[in-house]
Amino acid sequence: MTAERSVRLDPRSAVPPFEQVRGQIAELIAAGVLPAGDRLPSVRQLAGDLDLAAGTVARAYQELEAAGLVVTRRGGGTRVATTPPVTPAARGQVLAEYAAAYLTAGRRLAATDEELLAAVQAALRSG
Amino acid sequence: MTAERSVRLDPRSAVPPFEQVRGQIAELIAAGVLPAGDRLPSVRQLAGDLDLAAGTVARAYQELEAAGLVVTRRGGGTRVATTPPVTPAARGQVLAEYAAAYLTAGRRLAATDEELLAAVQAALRSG
DNA sequence: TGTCTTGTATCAACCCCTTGACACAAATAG
DNA sequence: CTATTTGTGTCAAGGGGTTGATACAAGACA
Repeated sequence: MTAERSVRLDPRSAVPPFEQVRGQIAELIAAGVLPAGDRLPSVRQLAGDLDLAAGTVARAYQELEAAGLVVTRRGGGTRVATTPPVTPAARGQVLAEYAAAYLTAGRRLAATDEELLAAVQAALRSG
Repeated sequence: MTAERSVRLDPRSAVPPFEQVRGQIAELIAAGVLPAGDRLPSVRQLAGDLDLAAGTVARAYQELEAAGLVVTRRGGGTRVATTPPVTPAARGQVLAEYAAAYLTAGRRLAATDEELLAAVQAALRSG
């Protein structure tokens, strides 16, 4: 399951756990990394992996369903919605949002375009 | 004052306001955008600008002082510490962290190096 | 000196997040 | 059908963040 492998909590983050889970899965779906029909780990399973209470993961799943990204059935688990939800957020758009966020943060440091680009290239080489 | 112009709250963020303020100012300092000796806006001033309670901004300032990034004096205001704190985080390192964070997020979407770079270039052109 | 500014401290009140436990409903697997 | 799995609902408890008001302490300023 891609979700188990990909969801990682940042314990130092001020973002509440349920929101980290929700956000990461939402992006995995929007980007097409989690294909329609794919089953997410069970609430208890993911909660155990991330060391969270089941209710916390359940809340993340509920918000994902409310957003139309996911369909849940008791006993049947939670699966990625077949209808690529209204979300016009294709993978490229998600990536574009990430890039834009990077630019916003970098420009707050008064970085030039060249510096911003060079920093990414350097990170690509080292990571 | 650079701080007034640069600190922007994201009301949709799950990150608590005091932490957004603290983090943004910390990065402005670490990156050298706010030079040593520069005076930050007063607690009440910044609180007014950001539509926060004075105590919320005060907490951000307190944590900045605890981190050695800032020196406060009652009646005298809050200024960027002259001693570039232990922080080895030069501007380039902060930028590198941003770039690394971008790569981490992008790779979660299974983006290739080329895509990651292209997305930044596209964002530079459009923004 | 006296006044203004600024940071700090405290308070009660409110809301949100998390936990851990338990029970329940519905689908699946045998 | 039965047992298991899975999502949901509830609950009390505790911790954190925010507000708004008030009061105080200490430097700046005239």
